Amino acid sequence: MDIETVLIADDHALIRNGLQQVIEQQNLYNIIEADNGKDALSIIRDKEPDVAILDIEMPGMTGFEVAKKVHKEGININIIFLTMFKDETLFNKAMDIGVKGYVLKENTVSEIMNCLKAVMNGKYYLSPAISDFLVRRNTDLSTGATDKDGFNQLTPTEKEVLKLVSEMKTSQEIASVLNVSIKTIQNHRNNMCNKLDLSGAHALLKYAMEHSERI
Amino acid sequence: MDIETVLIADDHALIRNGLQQVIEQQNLYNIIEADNGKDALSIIRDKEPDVAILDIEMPGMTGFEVAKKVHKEGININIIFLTMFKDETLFNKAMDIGVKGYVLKENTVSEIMNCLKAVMNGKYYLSPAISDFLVRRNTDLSTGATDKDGFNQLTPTEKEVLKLVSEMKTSQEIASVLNVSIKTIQNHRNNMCNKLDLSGAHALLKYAMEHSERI
DNA sequence: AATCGTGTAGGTAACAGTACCTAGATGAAT
DNA sequence: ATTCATCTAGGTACTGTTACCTACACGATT
Repeated sequence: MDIETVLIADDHALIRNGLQQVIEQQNLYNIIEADNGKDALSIIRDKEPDVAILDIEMPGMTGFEVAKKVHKEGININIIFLTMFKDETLFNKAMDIGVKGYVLKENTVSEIMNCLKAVMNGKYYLSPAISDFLVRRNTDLSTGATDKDGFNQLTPTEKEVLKLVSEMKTSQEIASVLNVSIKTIQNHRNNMCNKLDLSGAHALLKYAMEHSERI
Repeated sequence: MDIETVLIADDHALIRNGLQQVIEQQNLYNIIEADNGKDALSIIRDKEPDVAILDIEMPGMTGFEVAKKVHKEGININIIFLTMFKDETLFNKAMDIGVKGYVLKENTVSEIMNCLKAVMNGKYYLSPAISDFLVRRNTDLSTGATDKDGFNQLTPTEKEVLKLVSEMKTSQEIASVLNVSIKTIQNHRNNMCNKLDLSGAHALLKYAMEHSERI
């Protein structure tokens, strides 16, 4: 049997290092690393590894975008998503583009090895935390309870604005940083207030600072 | 020389594993791990490790909260923050509570070892990516020159108002709490801005939150 | 082809905070 | 007793945020 090649793409050296150590112990895999989405895509095109472990949250090109392009180009590769967040929408989209594994970074290392082995054997592997989460979401939806976590309703741009709000920047300052009109920022703020069901003078700022670790 | 003890607190097993591997290679350190903030705090209180590497983003009790408690209790320990985000406000607060190292997860593993060694030798170590924050902070302090002095210039009533300001209360709300006119509160805010040499939209609120532990 | 989500931008009104004034009451210190 | 700091309160102008709108462009989905 040939030695399989695994691509590890993550912008955090610590994660790459941890994964590499664990996978190499098996002496079953050849490892390539990438610290951003663009390099990962190039490597997948050129070297055609058997498996790609992609971090979703990478600057520039996300792991999700890489997977989408790979899927469109019809490249035959098993993709495992590695992510910090339990995002249902993202998970569903991942399934749509043929992602085989979906593991949360909070999971144990052995679970990631299990995922790798399962995917190598042509199976799907999902973090138990994901399935729990999905079940919970589904029951929430069936009981009619609406989104408890409005934070996930925010669009990427809105999160970007929220981050700058949490740094106490004024709308004018944020507009300058992002090179858009102050009206655009004011609209983003207002839309976020509606999504998060906030009202009052500095409710959004308060929310932004209370959730700053997630932004 | 004794073998130093290092606590690694991170909710992601992958990160803990990666760090542990790298640090153990040196054969210089004894390692304890924790996967949440509460356990980390207990371990720091009971086993008094020499260094604690704390992930800021942990569920339940964040690394930041752990550090704040440790600082308040006067426990003698070197703290290194490990975080994903370049947040200036958080960084400034970290410096205020005596954190010795501040490393981004996007940095290389060797840099984390450099940080550990530097902190062991009583030095500070900051990720190059956040050094510009430090520069800004120093210039702020040198040009401001009234940071600590200005705070002591505040009268008791002003401090009381500042405390309520730091809780994001509006002038109207503060006026209601203290049973005075909103104009009085507005004057207090304005007088404080003058004493502290603050200007701008939310300068006082920013100041109040950054110094909330002193109020 | 039509729809939808998203980002963009503008208008208007109301409310909150900042900036800079004046000024009376009170109590402590010289 | 007079000065002084402090707390109190009001006026006015300006800036910033919230709360409503409308509207267009663009890409993705259907």
